[in-house]
Amino acid sequence: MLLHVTRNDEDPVALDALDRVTWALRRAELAVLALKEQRLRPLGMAAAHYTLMMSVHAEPGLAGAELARRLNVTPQAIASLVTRLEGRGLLERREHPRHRHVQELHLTPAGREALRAADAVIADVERHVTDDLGSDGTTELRALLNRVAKRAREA
Amino acid sequence: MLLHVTRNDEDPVALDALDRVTWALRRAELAVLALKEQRLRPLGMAAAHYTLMMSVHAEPGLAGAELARRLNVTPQAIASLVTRLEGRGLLERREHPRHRHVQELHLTPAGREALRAADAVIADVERHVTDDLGSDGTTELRALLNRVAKRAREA
DNA sequence: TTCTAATTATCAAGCGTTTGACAGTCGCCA
DNA sequence: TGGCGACTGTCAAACGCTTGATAATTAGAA
Repeated sequence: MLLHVTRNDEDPVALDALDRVTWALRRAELAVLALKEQRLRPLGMAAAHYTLMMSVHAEPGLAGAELARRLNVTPQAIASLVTRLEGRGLLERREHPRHRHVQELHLTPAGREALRAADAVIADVERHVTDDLGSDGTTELRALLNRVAKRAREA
Repeated sequence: MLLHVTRNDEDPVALDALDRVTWALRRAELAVLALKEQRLRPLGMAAAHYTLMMSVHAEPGLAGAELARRLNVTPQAIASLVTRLEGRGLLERREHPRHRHVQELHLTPAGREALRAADAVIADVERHVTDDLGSDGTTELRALLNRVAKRAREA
């Protein structure tokens, strides 16, 4: 009986759940992502396109499967995006020199130009946010976020 | 001619794009979300379910449309989740006292119990992350994230 | 060499979400 | 009292991603 009482002892779920850091993290990411999508829309580009192209730009010749791992999505999702971007002439698939079955991903000149325009928008969003934080706050925030990511990944 | 040169002047897209704060924000959120999903899976609950139920718990009687706005999704997405959770007996729709067409959302006792179990998991993840940051780092991070969210939302 | 294991890419099906459109309901104001 | 506007909830279709399964190709071991 005593056990039953303690069990049902009006133990409401903590309401401070929305004060948690991971909740604030979600809210911030959602807000930033929404802003990026909004600013990218006039360029006819989605945030996912920008992310993919920037990744390919940083590491030319990347394979689809490897790219999928880095972006935390499935290879099919990558293939879908690549097919679309290839259709627009922004991206191209080349045959891997050693592995004939593998295809390297490269940006076309048009793709580089589109990426440049998109990156200007993203850089502007970044500036808008960091302006409010100041130089110290920005570096502090980046360091804290990196620690969070590392900690969560090695859990 | 000079203009043309400056235009094509090998102006590669900045490679420090992955050093940006908003990039670190994305990585951190992705890692934390993945960890939450992984820990929540054994309970048969997705992160979206937890988020919805916690929102309803914090503000009982919330309408679907209002909930959709807070979570940055469409009303249909909410309706889909609600229907499922209602089918499991965790959530119930009640008729709004004044607006007959509107339906209030409330947790059932079973829903409260499921939420309690899920929240224990989430709180554990939160603890795992904040342990590494320390008390000061945690409050600092939360403050910075809230400023970022506010800044991005009022852009 | 031959065979196994690992990796890549792709196809088909299912699920969840968004987009677009529509009907029901209430508040407000002429 | 009647009508306009805003909001809520729902249906249908399209889109994007995931899951599951299969074929192609290469590296390494027996």
